[in-house]
Amino acid sequence: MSAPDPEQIFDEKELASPKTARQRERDGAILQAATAEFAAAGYENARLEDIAQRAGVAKGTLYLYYEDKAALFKAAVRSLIQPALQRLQERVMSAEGSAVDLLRASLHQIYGEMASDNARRELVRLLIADGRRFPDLGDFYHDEVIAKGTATFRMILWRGIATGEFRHTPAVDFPQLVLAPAVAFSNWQLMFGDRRPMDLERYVEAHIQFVLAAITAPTP
Amino acid sequence: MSAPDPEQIFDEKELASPKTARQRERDGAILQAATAEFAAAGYENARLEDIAQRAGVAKGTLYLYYEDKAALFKAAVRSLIQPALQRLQERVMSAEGSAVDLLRASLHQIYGEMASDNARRELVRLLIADGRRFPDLGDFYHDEVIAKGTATFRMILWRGIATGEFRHTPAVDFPQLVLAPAVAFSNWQLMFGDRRPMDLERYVEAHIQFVLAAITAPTP
DNA sequence: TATAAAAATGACTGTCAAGTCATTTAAGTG
DNA sequence: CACTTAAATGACTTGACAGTCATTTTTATA
Repeated sequence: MSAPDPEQIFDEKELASPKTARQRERDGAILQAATAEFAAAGYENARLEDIAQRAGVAKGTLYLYYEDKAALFKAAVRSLIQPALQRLQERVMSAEGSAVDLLRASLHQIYGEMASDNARRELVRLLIADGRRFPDLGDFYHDEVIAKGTATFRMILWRGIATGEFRHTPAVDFPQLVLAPAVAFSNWQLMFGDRRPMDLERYVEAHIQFVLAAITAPTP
Repeated sequence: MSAPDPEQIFDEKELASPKTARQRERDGAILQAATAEFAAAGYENARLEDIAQRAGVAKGTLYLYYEDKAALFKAAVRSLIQPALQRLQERVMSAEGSAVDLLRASLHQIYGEMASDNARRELVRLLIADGRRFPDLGDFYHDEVIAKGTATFRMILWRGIATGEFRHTPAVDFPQLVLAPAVAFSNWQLMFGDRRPMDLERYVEAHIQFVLAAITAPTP
C-alpha cells in the first residue's frame, strides 16, 4: 500500500480515505456536476453554487470533498482525461487487418469520439483556456493522452512499414502529422462551432486520402 | 461617407469621431495595453485598472473611449486579427519561383510569425477560451484570416497543378490539410508551452516533407 | 489672460461569488 | 432507543473588481 496510487498523483487532500457508499456516491455526483459546469462555462465563470445544486448538495459540502475550487477543477478535468484513450489502444492492440485499414478505422474512431461526447470535446478548450493556471493538468494530459496516442500511431506506422504498405516517412518521427487534421478540426469546432459548419464526412475522407498519399508505398 | 467603415463593423460606440492628436495617441496606448493584458491573463482575469495603469491613464478614462470591458476586449482582439494575414498574401501574389518553393516559403513564414509575436500567438487562445462569449470575434477571425488564408493556399495548389508539380488531391478542397500541422503545433504550444518542448526545426521540415509527399506529382 | 467647455481623474458604490462556521441533521453504537 | 460522533447545511463574511460621478485639470476661445 506504499506504492503511489495513480488516483493520488494530484495534490488535493481529499476526504480522509475510508469512504462509505453514500460518500462515494456523492463524490461521483459532485465530480459529474463539476465536469458539466466547467465544460459549459470555463473555470472562471463556473459557480460553485451551481455545481452544488446540480449535484444535489449544499455549497459547504463541496468543501468536505475538495480543498477549494481549483482542486475540484483539477479533479474534474482529470476524470475526463483518464478514459480518453483506452478504446483506441484496445483496438490497435487487437488489430488483425492491414495497416491501412487499421489507420482508417483509428482515424474514424477519433472523429467519432469527438462528435459524441460534449464534455470530452470541451476538455481541450479547458486545457487551452486555463492551461497557464493549471500546468500540471496539461502535463498530465500530455503524458496520459498525447504521448500514448502518438506512440500508438507510431506503432501503426511501423506495422505498415513492416508489411510493405507504408514507406518510411517523417511521420514515423512525428505521428502528430497524421493526426494534425483532426486537431485542426477540433479547433475549428471550438472557435466557430456551428456558425461556420464544415462537411465532416468529406473532410474525414479527404484527411485519410491525404495521409495515405503521403505515406503509402508505391505499388509496382 | 455613408458606406460602412470597416473599422466600424463592431458595435462599440466609441468616442464621437473628431479626435485630437492626443486622443488618438491615448486610444492607441489603451488598445496596446489592453492587448497585452488580455493576452497575458485572458478576458476574465484581466483587470481594467491594470490596463489603465499600463496605458498611463486613469480607470475612468477607459470608459471615455470604450463602452465597457467587453467592448475593449473586442477592439483589442480585432486589432490583433487585422494584420495577421497581409504579409503572407503579399508574398503569394508576387511569387515567381516554383509552386514547391512557394509552399515551402509560405509554411516557413507561418511558423516564423508564430515564434515572433507573443500577443499574436495568444490570439488563438483568446478566441478558443472566450469564443463562446464573443462569437462575432470568432466569425470575424474566420472571415478575415481563415477564409482568406485557405483561399491563398488553394491558389498555391492550383498553381502547382497548372505547372505539373502537384497532383489534384483532396487538399484542393480542404487546404486546411496542408496547414493542419501548424495548427497542431500552435495547440501544442498553448497547452504545454515549454514544459514539453518540441524540436521545431525538425518538425517544420517533417511537415513540409509530409505535405509534399502527399501532393507532388510523380516524376517519370 | 479670463472664462467656458471638454477631458481626465480616482475615491466610491454595488454586485457577485468564494470560502467559513455555528447550527442542524443523519449515521453509528452499546 | 439513548447517546455520541460525523456529515451536511446555508446564512454570513470577505475580497475583488466593474462601472460611476463629483471634482480637478487641461484645452480651446474670446
